[in-house]
Amino acid sequence: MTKVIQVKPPRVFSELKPWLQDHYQDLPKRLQSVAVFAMHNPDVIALNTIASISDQVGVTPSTMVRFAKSIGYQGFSDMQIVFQESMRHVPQPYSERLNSMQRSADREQTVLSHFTQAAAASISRLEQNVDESALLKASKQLAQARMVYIAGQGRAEPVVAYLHYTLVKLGVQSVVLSGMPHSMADKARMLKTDDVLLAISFSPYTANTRELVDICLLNNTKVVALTDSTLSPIARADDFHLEVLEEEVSGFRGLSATMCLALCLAVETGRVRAELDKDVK
Amino acid sequence: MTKVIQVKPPRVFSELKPWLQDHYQDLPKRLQSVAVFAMHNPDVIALNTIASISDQVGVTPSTMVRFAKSIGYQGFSDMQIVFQESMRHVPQPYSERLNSMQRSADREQTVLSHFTQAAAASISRLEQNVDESALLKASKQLAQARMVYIAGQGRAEPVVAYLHYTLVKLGVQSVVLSGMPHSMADKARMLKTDDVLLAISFSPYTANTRELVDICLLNNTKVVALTDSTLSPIARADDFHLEVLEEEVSGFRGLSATMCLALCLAVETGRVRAELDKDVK
DNA sequence: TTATTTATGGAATATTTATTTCAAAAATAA
DNA sequence: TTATTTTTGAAATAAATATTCCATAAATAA
Repeated sequence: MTKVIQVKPPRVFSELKPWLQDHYQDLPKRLQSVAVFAMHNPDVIALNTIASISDQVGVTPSTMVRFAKSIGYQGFSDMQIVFQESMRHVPQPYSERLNSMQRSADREQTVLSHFTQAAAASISRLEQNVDESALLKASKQLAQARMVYIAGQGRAEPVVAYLHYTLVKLGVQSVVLSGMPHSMADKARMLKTDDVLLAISFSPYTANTRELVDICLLNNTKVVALTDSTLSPIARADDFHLEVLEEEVSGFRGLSATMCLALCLAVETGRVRAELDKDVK
Repeated sequence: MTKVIQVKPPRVFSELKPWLQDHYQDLPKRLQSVAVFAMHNPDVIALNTIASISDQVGVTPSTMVRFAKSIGYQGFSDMQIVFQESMRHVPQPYSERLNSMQRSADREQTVLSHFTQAAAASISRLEQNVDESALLKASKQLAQARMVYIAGQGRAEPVVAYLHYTLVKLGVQSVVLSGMPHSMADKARMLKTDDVLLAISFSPYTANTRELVDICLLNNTKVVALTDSTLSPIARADDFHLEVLEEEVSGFRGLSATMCLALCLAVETGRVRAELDKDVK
């Protein structure tokens, strides 16, 4: 029979680490090898098959299973889950992070904290992922426009309103297209070659905004797009598009990171515009 | 037979992303779903089984295999390797983290980082300072309303739009007052005793919103206020008001924390409303 | 409309992967 | 030393997972 049967094995990687430190000495030789390898290469444990891992460690698959069981896991696969979960958060805080936070914080979480966590995560990701040069190029494009036409519906509407408000305050001429009762074709006709369309659209992408962008692209009108995915139909490789993805909480996506990016875009546009105006004098 | 057979599928994740951008439009509907999901949740593709993933996407396992093959991979497993490899090196827990810190320290701050930091700080403060019970009381108030009238101008307008959008989606009846061309007194007259005014206002406080709140208070109409200071003229001790203060960057105030609070308020209202509706049955 | 192609889901199948078993090798105790 | 326990590897088995195939549905073209 097996020696030690742990009743409650560590369910998170951060607890597994000290456990191994404590019990390392008592483990048989081969299991010690596995322990050392696992602490040094957690990603391998998370991503490879038992055969591949045991090969790298220099033991047999059975030993891997025994190792897991000696800690108290049901088997190798059960242990592997802990390693996998530990990876999920590290690169980017996706939804799984929220789940684990929920679990760890014993229900005492306030209603608000779910949303602030998601917002903070979204903003952090925005900071890491945004293409700074795309932001600058987009700002330049907007700053050079004779008039900025802003379009967006549904969840994008607040963003439209905010961009419009801020751009106007900064002395950048802009109008909101969404509210007007014209057909998309009519709207597109309003845009002259030295105008720019600023389109905001999130999944599920509304047909109107999409159509508007399509027409503008056909007419060679410049388009700056703000969307939640490069796969969005309004994102085109040859245009200026900015991407921002909001973390969701039980199905709801906020606008915290989006608003942050919008402000940044507007302010930068205002700055470039001010420079241009100065040169003219 | 399958349509496009890619001879050389992207072997690294960073190449796969633009590939999907280019071909997204041409993909069948289900394959598009998979593409969007994969770009939004690369960790899930990397770590889960085909059954679990297809379940999350809402397609069949066959579709996952087809998706991989349409890109040119031998099958799902072949594609999964690319996702897994993209995770492997990303999580360098300590050494890499220090490096990136160092990098950001000596390199000049990006334009965006000023704003993300301000946003993050605002959200963090919101989490710490918000009166949870006030949030719950306000939600209850809104949920019980026959109709929610939302008012706010200027910088508050995006918040109005967002609250309106979200409340409607959640089945809470609401209308936006700001856009209407009536006098404040006329607007106030619209509100019956079982209605609630949801007023959003930030410094400098617009006279209109202030006036509206005053009239409603005189008429004993319930008011829920969202503002940036307890000193705000629309905040009254006997009413339900929520406070959120945005950090400013060279004179500009964002809306990240405000939007977070707005979403929270709306969702909580929707939740309470759903409970009330259930009880009625 | 009808014919033809393309896309999709479900089930059967093949493959991979983990687990168990058992005999033999080490290690330990008497 | 021998007896006993523990550890280990190899092969057999069980479980899971991915892939293929086919009938049908949907979309498109004639």
